[in-house]
Amino acid sequence: MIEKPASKAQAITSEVRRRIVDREWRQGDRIPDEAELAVEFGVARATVNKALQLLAEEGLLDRKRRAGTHVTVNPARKTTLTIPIVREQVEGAGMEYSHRVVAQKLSPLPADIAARMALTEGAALIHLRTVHYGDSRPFQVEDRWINPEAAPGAELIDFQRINANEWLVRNFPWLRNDMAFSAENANARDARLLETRQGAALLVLQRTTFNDLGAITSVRLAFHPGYQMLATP
Amino acid sequence: MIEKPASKAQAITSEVRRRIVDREWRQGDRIPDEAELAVEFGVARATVNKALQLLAEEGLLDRKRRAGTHVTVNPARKTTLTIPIVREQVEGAGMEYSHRVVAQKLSPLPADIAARMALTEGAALIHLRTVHYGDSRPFQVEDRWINPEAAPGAELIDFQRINANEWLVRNFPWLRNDMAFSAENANARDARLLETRQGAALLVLQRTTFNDLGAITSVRLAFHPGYQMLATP
DNA sequence: AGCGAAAATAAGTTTAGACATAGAGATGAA
DNA sequence: TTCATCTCTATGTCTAAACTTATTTTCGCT
Repeated sequence: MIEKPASKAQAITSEVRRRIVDREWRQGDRIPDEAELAVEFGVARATVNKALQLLAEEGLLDRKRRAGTHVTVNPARKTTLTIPIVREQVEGAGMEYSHRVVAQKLSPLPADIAARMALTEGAALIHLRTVHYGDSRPFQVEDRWINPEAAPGAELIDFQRINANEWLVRNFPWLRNDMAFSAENANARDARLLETRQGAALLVLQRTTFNDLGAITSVRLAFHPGYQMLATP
Repeated sequence: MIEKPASKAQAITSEVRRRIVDREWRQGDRIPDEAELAVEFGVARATVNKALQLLAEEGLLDRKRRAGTHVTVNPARKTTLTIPIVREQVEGAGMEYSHRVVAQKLSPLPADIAARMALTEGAALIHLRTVHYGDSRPFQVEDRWINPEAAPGAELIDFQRINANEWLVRNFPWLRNDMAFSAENANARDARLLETRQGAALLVLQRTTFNDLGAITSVRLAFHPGYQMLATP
């Protein structure tokens, strides 16, 4: 069953990828230039350009003006990770979603979070601690700081009723975000909220988002033990 | 200091992004169609198309034929993760890279890895265990299975001399890869190889790559405790 | 040989115009 | 009403041609 190429550009991407995978074009080789390929495939140069740019973004090709297009020697591969909305993630797994706000109050910003958000230590931010459940089993604990300067109106929201992430994402699109994955041993609070043992290895996602007014929010998401985050192929 | 837009399409992407972030165009709103924007910005429609496609890939816009372009309501945001070559990562941090192959032999494939690689349990694959060091401190332990069917020649390589990942990446470009992040408590072997305590939380990256001959390799990379994987902004 | 200026080249971008196609909305039959 | 069909529109894609720009190569001068 051969899948039909969605477009000429797609077909060319596939064919070029095939030539690389089948080692007709080896790592480091210079491949024919756009004009030649356009003739070979019987399309306009712009179409070849689009196809090759795709592969360059993927990291399979290196392109430089005048120097031509080369097959990347040491492809440091890129993958796109989709950070799903918790609710959609839980419901997508066929479970019923619910969440519980453990704490919501104005608190002075601790130094480490302040650094991440590029704000001054001790500033008054909204501090939220939430547990997200799938079928009443803890799925994720969320520890979030919200900057009311960049997200006006946040003081007035009852996040027990509206999921903080969804409210923010709907009302304050961001320009830039920092993100880091790490593994942490569950501390006493994590363990209690996730109903697991202290010391269990947790996948932790730390994320800070910014708009033109500065940092909007910084959040630490700790997933239940055994959770796997899959990269979209 | 205003940064100059690299191209007209870039400039349009920025401007549209600004309008979304500044909430001139709200979540769910339908934005003017390509033809109108082309007139507004004084460019060809193809240029607007390119700009909006970029934002659609980013997840900020939803585009449908006939229905027009809408600002995404619940943007499930995407980030690109660059999986670096260990050596480059270590050297990029200003440390000296070295690696040690702890074991290299043909072994029968265990069931869990067989499932990941879509191969039959018990098949004879090359099994490698390697520790990667930065300035002689353990950086990462690698547990790898290589399929000689998809990567012919692998049986003959001495991976003490050549880093397995680099050899594979240079010689067997892949078509598809599965990738998953998780957190695991260090087992006895992890602890010994990483020179840490048993039970320490480790960030684990599990990756399997395929070419047209099937699975090339499946690898479990366990990073030293405290390691953070950053998403490129 | 060494160096700097000039020429050449391959990719990058844009344009106007054309046709394709998904899919929302209108229309009409049952 | 409900369902199937038609129509129309906004996006998707492609083309040929032109111009731009980074970089390499060449060439001429010292």
